[in-house]
Amino acid sequence: MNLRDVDDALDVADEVVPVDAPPQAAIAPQPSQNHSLKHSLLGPSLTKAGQDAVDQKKVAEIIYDASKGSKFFDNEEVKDRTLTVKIERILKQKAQLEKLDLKSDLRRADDYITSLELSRDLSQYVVHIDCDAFYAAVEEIDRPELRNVPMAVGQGVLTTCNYEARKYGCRSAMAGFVAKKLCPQLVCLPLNFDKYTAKAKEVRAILAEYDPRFESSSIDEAYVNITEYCDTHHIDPDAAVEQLRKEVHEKCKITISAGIAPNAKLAKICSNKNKPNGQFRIPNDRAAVISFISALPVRKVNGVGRVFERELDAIGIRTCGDIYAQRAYLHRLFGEKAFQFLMQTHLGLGRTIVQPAEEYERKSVGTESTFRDISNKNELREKLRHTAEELEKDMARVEVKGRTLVLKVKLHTYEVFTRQVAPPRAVHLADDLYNFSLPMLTKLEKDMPDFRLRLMGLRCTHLISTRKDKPNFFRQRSSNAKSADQENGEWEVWPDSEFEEAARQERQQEFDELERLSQEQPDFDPQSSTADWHEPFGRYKYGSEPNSPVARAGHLRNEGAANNKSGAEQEQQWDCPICQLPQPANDRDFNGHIDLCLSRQTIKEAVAEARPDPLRASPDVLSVSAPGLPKPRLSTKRKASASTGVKSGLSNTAANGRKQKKLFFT
DNA sequence: GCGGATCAC
DNA sequence: TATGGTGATCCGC
Repeated sequence: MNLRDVDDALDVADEVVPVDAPPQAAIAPQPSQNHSLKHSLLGPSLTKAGQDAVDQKKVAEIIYDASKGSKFFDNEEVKDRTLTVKIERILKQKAQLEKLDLKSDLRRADDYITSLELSRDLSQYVVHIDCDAFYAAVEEIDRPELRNVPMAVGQGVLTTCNYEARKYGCRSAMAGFVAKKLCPQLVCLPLNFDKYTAKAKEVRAILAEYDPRFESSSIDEAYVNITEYCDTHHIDPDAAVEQLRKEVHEKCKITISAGIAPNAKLAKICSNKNKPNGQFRIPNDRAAVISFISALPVRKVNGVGRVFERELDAIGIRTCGDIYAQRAYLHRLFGEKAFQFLMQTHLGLGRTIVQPAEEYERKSVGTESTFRDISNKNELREKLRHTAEELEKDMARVEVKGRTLVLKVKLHTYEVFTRQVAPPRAVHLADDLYNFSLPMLTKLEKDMPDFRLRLMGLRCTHLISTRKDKPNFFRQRSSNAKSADQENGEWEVWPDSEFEEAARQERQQEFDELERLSQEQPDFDPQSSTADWHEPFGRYKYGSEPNSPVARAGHLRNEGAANNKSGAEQEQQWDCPICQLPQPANDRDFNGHIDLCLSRQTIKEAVAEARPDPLRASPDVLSVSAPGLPKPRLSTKRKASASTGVKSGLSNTAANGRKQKKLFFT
């Protein structure tokens, strides 16, 4: 189901919402019926995983009525209005662009497509595993009588619900009282993280049989590369995954859904295809990939949320196939990152690397909490104090200090503000956290006319390790983590710091020295002066690509790190993916070289030869092997795992001992 | 570098 | 009666 379908479903002879009204106008009462707002209120899980059995129109009306009049609702209306205005601006901008000569934009897009196509890797079998209604399923093991009644886990806000409850339109992230309106007999259970964690551990033990380097992306999701398993066991991917799912079902008593595809992005989409308790495969075949992706609504792709969906819809992009026709506009309308992301999405490309979550690096740690509205100054200080103490605990747990401190507040109106400060020294103790954030709070207090808060949070970024002892891989992990995600080994979203730190032991002294320096010079940046920041053990880093392959960022819409600037880059060289020759290791020069490389005659011929005939209905018939072109060199690690693409991920290739700028799609 | 916004789970 | 918490990253300034 795409946005259009939803709008059709919601079509009830509405008044038209004026698009040119300023956001502030939303404070005034709105027409009772508003397509996009209702769509928004339906929640994010609607279009990701289909809820086709439910009467969406009715559900939308109930949610709308239940929410109407609340401050939450008012704020949603403001956001909806703001987005409508923004989309108007995009449309105007596009109309302007249509008058211009976009030949160079078009060529740029086509050249990029060609370079992407040249690097396509179809050698891997990547599986995405997704446990069906995980928390609810675990609860049902202990209480089978709940299996056939609508049930949800989580009280204030539903964390998940079983399929029985979904028939009524209930879903995760929905407010409890709204869910009860949809389904009065809904049973709500409290969260029991220990139970889910234990079950997740059972499941991951099975995944490890198929791929010891599988990657958990959350407590109930994982990526497994079964290429090698299929090879050594002489089994095809479908059968291997059938077997894996059967094994999980029998041993763990829960069902899982799986997607099998040549890369992680497609696998993730596939796992939703036959949910629950099913699997779906896209063969490792370009034509199959293209035919699958072409008809796929963009909303199904990780990284396209409700906002981007509406923006794309406005310029005529609803499916991934629609992207191609708009390729000349994307860069100017949405920026470089979104352009690359959309081009890669259109071609069905994604990362083929699967690696343990431990190998990703934490960049911030924070805590926040919601409470009844508070405006009293002393009470607010108490809240800040409490928040600081909570953060100290968290920072002790992951053994870091922060060089930047961020205060977040949410007003009673649901408006969010953040303020940050760089204390003269790295901080982690509650006293420091409190003292350095208090001025930010008091200033906000002073500046805001009606400073009533419903939420307060503190976060530290620019982290510095405080670990002093020798790393020990077998050390007992701390068990007092606040959430299951942080508590458990291979399933956790974020690596335990000792794992990261183990890999950094050789930098410890350097760390200490840098920290000392940072305390003397607040602006000093350890990362920009550390010669070889990554991989003392030759491990790979592919930029920051944490839990989810497609960057979990609104505007990122891309995978991997954009700002993976290491000081090491300056002395390093990167290999050009086209000509294979080493190039200066900085983004500008490197990209410049790639442009040059791409514009060479051989490439031009390839482009001309491979470029789809614009008059043809299906533009996606690029020949993979362009004659006369060198094949991109692929890493042989884990069977040509590699990566290509044009994202600037930096990895340390142990073989040649120098940094290689890898191109990858992740 | 900062603050707002978006996205995922 | 009343709509979460944690973390990442992008964009515009």
